[in-house]
Amino acid sequence: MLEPRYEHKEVEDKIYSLWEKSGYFNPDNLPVAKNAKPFTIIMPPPNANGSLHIGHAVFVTLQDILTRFWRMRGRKALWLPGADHAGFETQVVFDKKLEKEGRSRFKMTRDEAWKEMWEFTQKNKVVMENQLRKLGASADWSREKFTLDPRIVEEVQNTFVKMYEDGLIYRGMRIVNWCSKHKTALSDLEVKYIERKDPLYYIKYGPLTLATVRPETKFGDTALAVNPKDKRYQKYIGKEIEAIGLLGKLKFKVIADDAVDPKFGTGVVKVTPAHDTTDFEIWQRHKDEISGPKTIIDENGRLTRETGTFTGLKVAEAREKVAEAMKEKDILEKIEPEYVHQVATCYKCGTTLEPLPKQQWFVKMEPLAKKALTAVQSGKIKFYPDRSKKVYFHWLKNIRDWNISRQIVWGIRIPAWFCLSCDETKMNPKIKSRWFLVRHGESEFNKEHRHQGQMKGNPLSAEGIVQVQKTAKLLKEQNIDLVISSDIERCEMTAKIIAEETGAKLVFDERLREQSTGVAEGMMKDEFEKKYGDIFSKYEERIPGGETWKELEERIWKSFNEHQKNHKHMNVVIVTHGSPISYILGKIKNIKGEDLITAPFPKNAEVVDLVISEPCKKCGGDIYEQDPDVFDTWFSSGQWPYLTLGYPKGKDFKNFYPTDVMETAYDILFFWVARMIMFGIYRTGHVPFKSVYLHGLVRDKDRQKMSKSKGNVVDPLGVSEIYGTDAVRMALVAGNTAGNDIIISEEKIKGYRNFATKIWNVSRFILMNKPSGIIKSTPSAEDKKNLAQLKKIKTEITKHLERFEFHLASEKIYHYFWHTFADKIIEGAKPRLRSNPSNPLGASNEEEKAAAYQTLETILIECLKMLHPFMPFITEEIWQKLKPGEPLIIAEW
RNA sequence: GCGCGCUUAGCUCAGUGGUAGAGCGUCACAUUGACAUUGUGAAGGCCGGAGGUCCGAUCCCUCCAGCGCGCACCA
Repeated sequence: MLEPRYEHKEVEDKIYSLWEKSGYFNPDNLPVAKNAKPFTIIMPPPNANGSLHIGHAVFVTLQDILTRFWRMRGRKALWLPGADHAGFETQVVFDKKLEKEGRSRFKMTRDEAWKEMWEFTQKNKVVMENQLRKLGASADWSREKFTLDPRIVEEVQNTFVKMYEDGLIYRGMRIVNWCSKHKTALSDLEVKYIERKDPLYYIKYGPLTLATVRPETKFGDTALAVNPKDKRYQKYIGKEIEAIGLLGKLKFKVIADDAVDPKFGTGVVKVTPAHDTTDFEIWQRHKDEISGPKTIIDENGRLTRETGTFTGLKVAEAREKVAEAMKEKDILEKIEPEYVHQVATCYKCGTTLEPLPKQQWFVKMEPLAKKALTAVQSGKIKFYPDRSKKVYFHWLKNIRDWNISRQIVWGIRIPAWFCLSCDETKMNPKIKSRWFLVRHGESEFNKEHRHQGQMKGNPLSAEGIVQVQKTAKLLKEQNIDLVISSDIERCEMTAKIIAEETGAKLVFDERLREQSTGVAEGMMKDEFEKKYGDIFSKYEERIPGGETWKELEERIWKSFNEHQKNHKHMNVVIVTHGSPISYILGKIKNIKGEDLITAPFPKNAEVVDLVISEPCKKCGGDIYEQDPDVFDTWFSSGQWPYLTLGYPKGKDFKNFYPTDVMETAYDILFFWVARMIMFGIYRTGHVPFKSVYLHGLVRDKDRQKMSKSKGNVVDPLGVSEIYGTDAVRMALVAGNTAGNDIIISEEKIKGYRNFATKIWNVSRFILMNKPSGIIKSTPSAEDKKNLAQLKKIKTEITKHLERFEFHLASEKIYHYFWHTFADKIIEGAKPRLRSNPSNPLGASNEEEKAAAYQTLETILIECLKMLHPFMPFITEEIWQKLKPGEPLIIAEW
């Protein structure tokens, strides 16, 4: 007998652990023939940076339906779960978390940030896995993967190296989409264009006038361009014109290029190769005529020293000030105040992106795209809905090279090293020894923003000691032989902690001291600046009582070279100060004079990790540094289907690849699906999956996208708690067609909760009427008709599921169960079950009752099977009462 | 600008070359029954507009409108 009510809260966990204990989520344990056909779905790995939202519940439902359906049909069903480290996304979440705590990633060392993010994602991962279980996911947890599992990382890097060797990956200086808040480049897909109204400025360049929305980039102009066919400007092409600039007279060559639209503005454009993609391309076409990128905006979105009085201004401020200055000089002809245009912004934070020239890694897309196109055109991969093919084709046909370098910490490190002296690239160099340049931890003076120089009485702060201890722990794993340190207190303390932790020998070298800064020592930084100005940016100028930069450079370089020669085969830590580290690196890179001063400066307790390897073929240098960048997350998740199956040698790869279905949301068609197809074909020679099913985005009943700020998010776990997981799953399937958005409301879920109650009560009623003992029975004509109808319904539902028509299948079984089975068949059987003595059929009452029962039970059993993929918990619970023993999960469909 | 969708009952959506369906909502009635988390029934739609193909169009084609989305270097 069943309880009077279905209590999902008591049932769901119990049933899930029954399944887990059965082992049937693992295809190896299924009671099927050895040669049974596999059915494989790789789960789109949720980002390990938060909890599951309703969109995840959609994929869980759909993929679980497929997995359960095909498992019941006798296939070796594998649904392989995983989690994604989600590089940039996670780092953004992490940044926000830090911000709330009053901290910043940009003040942390790389290793420190990495460690915290690792712990953060590991925690989230566990939460997520349990949420997936709550939603009923019948995934094989024994095969679960994380994108940062060592073997996955290794294989991702192998792909990179292979592609590099095959000429599919190159490193180059290109204009990238730079987010000055997150300080990283983004791929073209991560750019969100928004419409904005800005003033359009008409600027006079000598005899010509041109229109621009970005007057502040004027300082980076290297030419003017017109359309070659533009009659108005024929006489200027190839000539140099003189113009009045804000910083004096300028000379620009006028070139002709097709990229210029004669109908826009005045038909003349300024060419700013460093800060505009089109202009960069124009320059590349006219390299021998005009000069190249002149960077006037830095990574913080501020104007550089090239811009005179505008130095340090943010782009937006600079724009207004430059316009004002131009007005004063009478070179601003007019302003169109409300010019509407598209502005590139960061899809995560909305910051206006700066086009900046950067050395980055790119994937050459055309050859990959071509094959990915053919695979779908030839029908090797089918799309559901079919129309999404068109979108896919359109993208592939217009594809541009993919920037895969990210200037963030959280991700898979690019396995490329650069010869420090000539920048030559080497993949996975043979490591002879390692040199770690370590800056001292935070000192008391650092904390107080004082110049410290060589001043005494300036030990590490409490925070500084903690920083150094963390660094020392990391260095311990590196088999350090020797620590060489500056003898200034803050370094001495740092070196002692490191030497103790690593057990390495410790020596001091006074040549590794910080620059002696004379009168500056002990002074507050802003106070000093007021008094002495920017004396620190002069290479050969002497601060009273101190050393010049030049003198520091010579002393440091001599020391470093000597230690290099003497300890070549040792793993060495050099503990020194900010400027010395910056200078050592700068010197190796052949940076000269004043430019050395602006070379990157390490943070407190930061480690610069240098590798000593075979001498470079190009310049003979043997010091290498690994590219600090990490891969775009999609570079690793794009390889997910074969990586999760243990490519290249894994048994699973042989058995389960290519997979059957890739089920995911349509908004990551380009980000993910297209790239999986490209990578799959490239590395394995086969498509990664045979079908792509794309579901829509979940919206509320007013068609609004769900977002936290709107307050209309439906928490799948929350509503499951209230109405039961089965009800939520049904609500997510019904009316959910491929490629279209899904509308969900609490009322809809409630409706399916009612359905669950119906299922429960129907089962309860039937079990209540179970005859005691075995009674021979013959089905009546009515029974036969009903059973025949059942068979027909089942065939239809099977077909629907085979065709990915989840909504039709779910609605059909819902309808049949409630309005045919419950309302008609059971109602019709009631008189027979009551053993009416005046039964005209002539059968004995008991026999008649048994026949009626038998039919109802048969229909119930079949209905439970058909409902199971959609509503796994309640059906299994009833099944256990009806047929104790083998679980419903492997009942034959 | 190019491309892809959508437009069907009050709401949310299915659907088919033979002049329409579901859920929710509304209304009426019933019901101490396995189930009020129920049942029976009703009202409600020139299937966005205009043309075309066809014996016949909500469905196929063309154009138009509104909405949504994607792509795009227009300074």
